[in-house]
Amino acid sequence: MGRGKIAIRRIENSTSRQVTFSKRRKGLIKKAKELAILCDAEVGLVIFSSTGKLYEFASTSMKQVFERYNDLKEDHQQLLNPPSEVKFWQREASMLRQQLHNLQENHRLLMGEQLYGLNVKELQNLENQLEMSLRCIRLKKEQILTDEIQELNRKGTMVHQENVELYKKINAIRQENMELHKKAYGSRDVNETSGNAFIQYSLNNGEDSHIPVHLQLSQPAQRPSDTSERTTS
Amino acid sequence: MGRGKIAIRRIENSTSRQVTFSKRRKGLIKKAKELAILCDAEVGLVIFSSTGKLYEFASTSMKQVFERYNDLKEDHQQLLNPPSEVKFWQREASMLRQQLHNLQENHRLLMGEQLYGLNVKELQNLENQLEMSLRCIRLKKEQILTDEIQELNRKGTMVHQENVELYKKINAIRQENMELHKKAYGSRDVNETSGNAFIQYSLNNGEDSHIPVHLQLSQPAQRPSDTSERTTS
DNA sequence: AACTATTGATAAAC
DNA sequence: TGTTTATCAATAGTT
Repeated sequence: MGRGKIAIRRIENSTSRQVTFSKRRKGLIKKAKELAILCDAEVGLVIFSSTGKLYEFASTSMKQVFERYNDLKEDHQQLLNPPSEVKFWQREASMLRQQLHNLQENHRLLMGEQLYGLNVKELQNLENQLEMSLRCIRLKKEQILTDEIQELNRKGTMVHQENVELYKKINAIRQENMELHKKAYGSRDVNETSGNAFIQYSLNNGEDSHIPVHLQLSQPAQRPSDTSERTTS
Repeated sequence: MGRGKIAIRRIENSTSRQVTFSKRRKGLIKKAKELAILCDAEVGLVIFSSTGKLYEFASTSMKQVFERYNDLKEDHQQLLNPPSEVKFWQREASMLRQQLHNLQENHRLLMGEQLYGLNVKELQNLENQLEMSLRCIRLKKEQILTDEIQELNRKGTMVHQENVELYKKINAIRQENMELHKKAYGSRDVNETSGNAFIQYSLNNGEDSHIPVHLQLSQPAQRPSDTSERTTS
């Protein structure tokens, strides 16, 4: 239910993931409230963001919900039994530590460190993986740069077209001006000098239409609007 | 969002309330699941119907959600009264989880995934890192291969020298044999045929001493000992 | 954060 | 409860 449907899997883009989290969290809490009110239910909802921040809703109170939950699930009493709880968390920590360790190991390999235990085949696999990563990264980078270039081209073209239009208008007005001048004074030299000069300037600019755009592309820091504004003003 | 909109207040008709509860409960749990998956969040949802029936969803486990909740809200200590040891391990686990999360994020980048939020500068840094890693890995691989080649060369040379020695011995014995033959029978043809053939074979092998070694290097799977054993036996 | 095109959820009816 | 359909709500992508 949005501009397009999305697959239900972890959103890779972290910005968009956070935005979606905000929106959907709000929606979820709203619906939890509505269910509690409409259907006279007791609802408890706890949400931890991936950064560890806590959001919650409870139609009564979280404490009540937890207690009621624990009352119903009597097997959870053992959980409240301190010794086993300590064990549980120790196991949890141990498991996490192991995962962390494995990932660190892998990470080092990807960073090209600690390669001593590897055989040629393993090194080859690692090399292939890194080459694939590099391809992805370069593709992404190129795409960003290409997009930027296209955007600059578009802007440059737009600004240039605007310029062309402006020159046309100026010429038209000049022409009109000259006609008026002729009628008013009937002289020739005014016609020949300022009129010719103006048409040439306009044509010159028309022929060079692509040059400023390409110059801007090789220097992305310089905004095309800057130059065009200077030219037109 | 249905045939008509409804006010958010307790549905008086108990049948319709029951129906709505079923539908909305299903929807709420679905959305809770989606939030957890899409946004990498930990979600716990407890629903008691007005008749007291329990429905629940937890992205990890309700136990974990409760513990994490209580960990964050320390004023709830009285509720479960966890000994300090439990709290210690909970904090430990929480810290490890966070570290793991960060490392996973980094790992994805190194694998060329999840590049959407990055700008060109960040992509460039990543690219440089991966290139450096590749250099290290290729260096290591080359070193291993070089070592292997040297080792093979060494073995090849050794085996070949052994061969040369053996041929010398064989020739010596042959010579002795021939002398004995001469003394015993005084014939020529035996001397000329088998004696000449033998010396030639030996010389041939001596001149090509470097060739088999190099062949072995380009085919590391084939052990030099195999060929030499076949030759000598 | 605001906007809107689109999808998704669901109220009503069966 | 399941299915269908008309309608409203949520939200994905965009600005």
